[in-house]
Amino acid sequence: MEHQYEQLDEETLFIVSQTFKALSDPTRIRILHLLSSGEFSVTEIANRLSLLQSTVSHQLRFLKNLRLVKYRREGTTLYYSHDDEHVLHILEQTIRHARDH
Amino acid sequence: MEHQYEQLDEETLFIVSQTFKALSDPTRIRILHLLSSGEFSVTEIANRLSLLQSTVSHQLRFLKNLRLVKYRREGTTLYYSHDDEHVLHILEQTIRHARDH
DNA sequence: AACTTATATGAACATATATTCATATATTGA
DNA sequence: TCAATATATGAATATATGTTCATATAAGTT
Repeated sequence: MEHQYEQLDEETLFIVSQTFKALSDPTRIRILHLLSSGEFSVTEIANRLSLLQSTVSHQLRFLKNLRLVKYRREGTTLYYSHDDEHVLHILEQTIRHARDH
Repeated sequence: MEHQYEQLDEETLFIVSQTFKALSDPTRIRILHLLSSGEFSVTEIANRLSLLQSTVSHQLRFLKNLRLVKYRREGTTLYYSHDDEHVLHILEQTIRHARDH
């Protein structure tokens, strides 16, 4: 499956690298993978993954900035869910690929 | 496209994060993207991308360790090419996705 | 208003990473 | 063997990043 080589402009390069950077950290991968199965509050995520609330909150902010997750509020609780089907698809694809080894 | 949540084991998590880490750096992205169009020597890559030979060599070693690239020798020249269709596919897919913005 | 629960934030720290410079290694040809 | 060319390597440096701790903010309840 060859194709035409096309120079990468600065902006595309930035977006692409940022996207993959989001997926390059084990903690963020675990969070995104969990969110692929539904929505969870910050505390739930922390408990399920055995992480500090602060760690989860920091990483969720990171993912939120890249619009990979979103949240809805219910009282004091924020329920996070994924917000980028494409990126999630790539992640799950790669997880399956990695497991075949 | 929902699916069953399945805990990620340590090894899978490591492979997945390493794979995405490879794709998270602008220089490596540019190298891989160039290699998606054919094979090039280290010097050619450096010239085309305006990088130091040393930088390219370091990054190629990184990519080689993850088996994302391979090379063949011709005299003193090493011609590098990509060696992972799946990862390259993901990269090109994400580049196209990023350009739609 | 005071208290509780949930989440966010900022500083500090340790660690990881990319690039550069200088130099080493390897292959070819004279 | 010596020179030339291509590539690899290691140390040094600057920067980026992830986690932790302490604390702040925000919403709900009494």
